[in-house]
Amino acid sequence: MTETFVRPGPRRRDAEATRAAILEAAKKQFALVGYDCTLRDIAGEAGADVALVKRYFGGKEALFVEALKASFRTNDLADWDRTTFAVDIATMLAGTPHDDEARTHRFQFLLRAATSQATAPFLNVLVQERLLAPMRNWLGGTDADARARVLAGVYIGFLVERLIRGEALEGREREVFIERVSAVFSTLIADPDDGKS
Amino acid sequence: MTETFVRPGPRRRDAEATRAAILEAAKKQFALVGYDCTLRDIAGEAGADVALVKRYFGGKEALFVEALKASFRTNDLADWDRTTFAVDIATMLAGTPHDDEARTHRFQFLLRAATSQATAPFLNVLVQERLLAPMRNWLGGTDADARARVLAGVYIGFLVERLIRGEALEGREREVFIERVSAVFSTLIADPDDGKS
DNA sequence: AAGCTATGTCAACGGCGATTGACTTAGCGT
DNA sequence: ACGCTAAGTCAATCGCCGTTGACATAGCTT
Repeated sequence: MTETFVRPGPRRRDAEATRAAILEAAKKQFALVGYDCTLRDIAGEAGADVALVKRYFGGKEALFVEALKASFRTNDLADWDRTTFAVDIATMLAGTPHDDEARTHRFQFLLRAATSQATAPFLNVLVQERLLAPMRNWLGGTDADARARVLAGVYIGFLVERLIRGEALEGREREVFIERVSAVFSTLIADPDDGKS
Repeated sequence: MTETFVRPGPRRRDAEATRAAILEAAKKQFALVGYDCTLRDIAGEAGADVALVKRYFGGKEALFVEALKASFRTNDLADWDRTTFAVDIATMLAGTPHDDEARTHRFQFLLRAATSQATAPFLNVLVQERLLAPMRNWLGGTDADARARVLAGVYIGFLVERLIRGEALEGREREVFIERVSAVFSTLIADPDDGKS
């Protein structure tokens, strides 16, 4: 057993890993609790000390921005299937936020940032690059820009609705919901010029 | 001039008016800044003293709940015209949040409450009563419940989109946006069973 | 006019959390 | 083996904010 385990006990003397752990904890806490979570909680969850937050990130606000950026790295729509997209999304939206923790965390993060004057302008750019641009490419066709806006808006709206609702839809209400929501999405992703001369 | 002006100088010795002023300031601050605004700011804006917040509302949390309730009293869809509804909404959504401060404040309040674990369950009830129920009545027709949910989700989504966008759409992008958004709303408010035997 | 009460003002307290700097020590280079 | 540096720990500080109780006074009642 000369093999060195990377994490046998509490991680010590590994700046990179510590920094990463703090960032990960920050992403989670900022999403779940909001900006007014304590650095002590974040550091605690990361198994680090508060002072290290300052050393590695400079301060709370800088950590927030960094965590916000990091939360947008994943690009989940890349592998969406065009043929089942509408129904898949609608079904997901009929469920609960808990079925989908990772996305929900990122989304709450986005909402918090969107409703904070300090981060809103910054978020605008981020949404452009990380959400609208990929969507525009994925959509293709004419006026892809404007259509991406519409699609993004509707998508966000249903995520909020699901968040507020808190629980899954059931029975006939669920069926009707899925049917109509998928109809909306189907319309939105269709190229309006398809079939024209 | 025996006429008594209600507010000649700083309002004094009028409990009701003071309470109302504090509540009004709270609605604004909670919406703009979030729960972590200071009571001193709220009181300051209301021209009152912090201690009065305790006297009239009991504490910060109680004030928050009261302000949240009060922010949901207005029911703006009551007098929407069914024939122009879709285009009116779409046009409004193509503009900026600043064109529409009152609605924007209420909406930001909703978002904040939705992203806070403490208030989310409470908000759920409120949204049911103040948003979904009126929408359901206004919509009418079959499956009005599920259709109201869908309409609410889409509506919320576009409000978020506008919030993030921050500026008005212009030129061709604006036209396409209004056209497609109003199409979505038109579909949503239509009774699916209309025209059936 | 006197006095009572509701209304408003003020200052202090207590806790909390971000920040900061001094201290400890692991891990590596020499 | 020795020490230097970077990584981690600890405790103190400072400011902020909600809360609280003591105090001042306007305005009504009698």
